[in-house]
Amino acid sequence: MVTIKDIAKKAGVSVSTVSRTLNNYSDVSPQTRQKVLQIARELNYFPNAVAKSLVQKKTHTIGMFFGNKVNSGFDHPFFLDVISAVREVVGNAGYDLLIFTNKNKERATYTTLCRERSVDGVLLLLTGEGKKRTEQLIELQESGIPCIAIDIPLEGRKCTYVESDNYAGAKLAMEHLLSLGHRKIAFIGGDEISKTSFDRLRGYQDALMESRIGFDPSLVRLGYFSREKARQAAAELIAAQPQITAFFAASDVMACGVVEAMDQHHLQVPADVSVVGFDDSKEAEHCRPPLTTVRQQKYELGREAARLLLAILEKPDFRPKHAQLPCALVIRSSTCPPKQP
Amino acid sequence: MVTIKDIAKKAGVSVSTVSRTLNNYSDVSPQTRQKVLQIARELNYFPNAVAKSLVQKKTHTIGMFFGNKVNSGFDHPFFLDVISAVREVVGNAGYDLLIFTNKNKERATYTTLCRERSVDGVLLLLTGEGKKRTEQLIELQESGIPCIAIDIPLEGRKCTYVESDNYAGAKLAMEHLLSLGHRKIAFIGGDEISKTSFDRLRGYQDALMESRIGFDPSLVRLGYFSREKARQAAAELIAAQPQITAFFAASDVMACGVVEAMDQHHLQVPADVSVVGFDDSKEAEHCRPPLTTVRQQKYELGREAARLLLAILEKPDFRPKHAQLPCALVIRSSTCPPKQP
DNA sequence: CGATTCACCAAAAACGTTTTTGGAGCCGAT
DNA sequence: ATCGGCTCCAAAAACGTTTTTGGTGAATCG
Repeated sequence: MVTIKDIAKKAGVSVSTVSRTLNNYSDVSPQTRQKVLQIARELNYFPNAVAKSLVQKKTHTIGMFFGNKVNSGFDHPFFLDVISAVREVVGNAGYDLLIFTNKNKERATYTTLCRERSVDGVLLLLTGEGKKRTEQLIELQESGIPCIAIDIPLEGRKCTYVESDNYAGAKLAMEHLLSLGHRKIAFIGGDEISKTSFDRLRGYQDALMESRIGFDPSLVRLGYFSREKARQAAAELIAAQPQITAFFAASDVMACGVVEAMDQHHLQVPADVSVVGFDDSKEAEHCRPPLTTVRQQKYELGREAARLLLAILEKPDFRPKHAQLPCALVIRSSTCPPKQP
Repeated sequence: MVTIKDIAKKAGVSVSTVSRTLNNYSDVSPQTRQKVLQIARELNYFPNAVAKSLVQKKTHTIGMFFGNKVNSGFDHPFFLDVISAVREVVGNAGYDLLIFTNKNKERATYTTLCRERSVDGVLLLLTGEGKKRTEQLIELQESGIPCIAIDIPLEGRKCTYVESDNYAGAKLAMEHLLSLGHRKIAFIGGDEISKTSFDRLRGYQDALMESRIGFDPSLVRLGYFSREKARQAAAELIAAQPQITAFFAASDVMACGVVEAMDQHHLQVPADVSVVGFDDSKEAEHCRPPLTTVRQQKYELGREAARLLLAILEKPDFRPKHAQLPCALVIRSSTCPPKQP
């Protein structure tokens, strides 16, 4: 490995001079600059980023955490969009991406891992994890490490989150169903803990209240973002209350589960039962029938997250404010007016 | 940041002693070990990986390069499977993943980027890039940096590649079509340069020769792994030679293009024309009709790549040998016997 | 002409570790 | 008693940079 010392020796100058020329500082004459630059090129020199990081305390690296389900942790429905967006904006700003995967650290937390690796900032895209993580999230939030989460409400001095306007999105879906004439609309929710789930449920609820139909808790079940669990929940609901004419599921994979349940009950979608999903993921497009759903701007979510992070990093007194992106209704073939009885 | 020095001071020992206890060396008495360990915990100490890397010349980091098409470089059809697999095996072995995204380095090559960052090894998953890259690949191959490529034939002291057995896979597809009774089978190839494309073409060719039908170059067009280009090529072929009863496309996205072309020519798939793809990607499953295709073991490809890399890293005299994984035919609804004229 | 500034550079400290070197103290064997 | 070999530890070197400090000689200013 050719170092700054080798250049210094060959050029007959000190290492500090080499460093200053290589970093385009003043305080070095054109002649020596020339010579040093030429020798650096001859020796095919490139700086050692590790050494540089050690003294500068800046690694030009953005850390990322993803969920860690066994056998594949990259299964978040937004993974591809988010990482593509992040790569784009972070790359243009001169950063690389460090994906935390090392599993040989038992006692590690998000915070200690970030500190160990000295990442400049960190992005979180987690799937629904247990309660154990919440302590870790709080620790991270208070650590002072620049941090942006997606869909998880963190807020601190150097820390915030981005999400879709899930409440408004859910209302869009409900307004669509209501305007088609549906009155008995079931809801397959996510879980009990995530803000995402909570907001979508609120949207469902409020839309019903505002339309003067009223909210009926017996029409609500949780599907835990799982196709199978949603299928089961929908099967139970439709068996218990055959008057249901529409389902609104809080994710597309769950909506697919609902469609499956209807199939098994020999009900046609949308002729007998309408179904609306959420996310506009690939599943929505490829489902039979293609799903009417609420589109989230997944790529923009990632882009906004990355931009916020960079702002925190590069503007010393930037006060991060959480961002909410609008959703849009995408009408496909899984919804139509209810049959007249 | 709490350092080894702080611990040393508080414990009344030297930094070297702290280092030795923290790294479980011998040469330290049970009493001092106790004390140091306790103080380390009290101070909430964790080692600085950057400093460690500098002296040990080992970063416990695996670099990854992906294609860099504008606006999304993670569009390789195997991206998700490969990165999931890599994460799994590399993470269990105690490594993190560095994804090179920094675009502020004009003169950089794969090799210099790896050296700058001091990654321990590197994985390549590139989409078809121009010729300019080949020099860079050769440089990397000869650099001595541990390196595994996917689908690109690199071989060196610390460097090799993994791929599917594309030749055998293509033959599987052809044997299927031939056994159904097809005789006039067109081929939509990839490009002129990649080994992948070449091997699949050979498989197509040899299958025809062995069946004594013979190879007819006028039945071959390139689609450059693009749906649109493949659609166009197929349209031209079927217009020029309406006797064609089947298409074999060297990728699923291209096969989708072929199906589209048939649609536009008012030909039914598979009733009028059979279509076979390659890869078994999502597109194959979701195409109308679902595609008969040749499955690649995408996850295993990534796993094998990661395993090979780790072997190079951890066994000093491991001589890497390139790996070839078998393909399997997946029969869906895009193939059937040809109409009897 | 003396004092001040300026352009240029070398030397050394610093970053937080690991690794090497060497040495003090003790025990047992000669 | 002396030597050799332990066990335990401190001191210092090393990793490859950047940054701080300080200094020399020449030019400028009063």
